Amino acid sequence: MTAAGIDRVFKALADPTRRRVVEALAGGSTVTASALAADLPITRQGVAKHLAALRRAELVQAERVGRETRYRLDGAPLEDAARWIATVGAEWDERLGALERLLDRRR
Amino acid sequence: MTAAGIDRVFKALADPTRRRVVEALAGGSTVTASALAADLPITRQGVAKHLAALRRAELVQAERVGRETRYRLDGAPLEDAARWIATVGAEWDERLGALERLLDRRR
DNA sequence: GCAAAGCGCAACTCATTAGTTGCGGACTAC
DNA sequence: GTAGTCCGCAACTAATGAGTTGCGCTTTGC
Repeated sequence: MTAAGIDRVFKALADPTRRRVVEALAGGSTVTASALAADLPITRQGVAKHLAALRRAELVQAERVGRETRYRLDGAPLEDAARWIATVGAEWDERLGALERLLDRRR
Repeated sequence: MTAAGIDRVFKALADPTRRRVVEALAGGSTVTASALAADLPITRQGVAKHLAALRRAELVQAERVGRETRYRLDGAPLEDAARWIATVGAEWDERLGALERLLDRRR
């Protein structure tokens, strides 16, 4: 993944609201911006902005169905973030070295 | 780790300059703010601010030696970030599920 | 056909943050 | 002891980002 891509992923995960959105989508279900807004202390448009940031990081995919837009998690970029952490952490500690080897095996 | 702690870690990693600093420290060596600034396109005070953010996230430790301050990486919080990614990603894909089991084994 | 639901776009405010300059204090070397 | 080196603190600017309101478009249901 490009450096700019990793940057977008980490920036996307830096916001607690966006992490909550990612957690809500982790089960594989699809959800609309309005439904998310019902569970969050911000407006639908606020949620829409966060979803746009997650889309830029390619962490969510959007699908228009009738009058609603369903968002789905794409966890693939998470692996890139995990690999960055593993690479950096491997030199610091052997625990994260095991993590790195695991990710390398799957590459 | 606390939710606020994870937030600080992800926020710390969200900046490309800070990631470069973390990478520079990954080998285990200690480094001063001035030395880092020599390799970065920003001033020493700019670097100092980034190091302060990394300290807040407990990703670096500072030690004053004479007139210089040596910074050292503490990779432990990286594992918390990796665990968040693994937990979320595990429900999305089995690859990241393996990552989660690895981290759980080490807990 | 019409009301309501759901969305997207645009403009705006407010807070945060990356980066700068300027300065003064502490340590080192000669 | 003086010059040079390193650092920390403070004030400032500029840019980014989170969140809001307002509005108009499309789709659904009756």
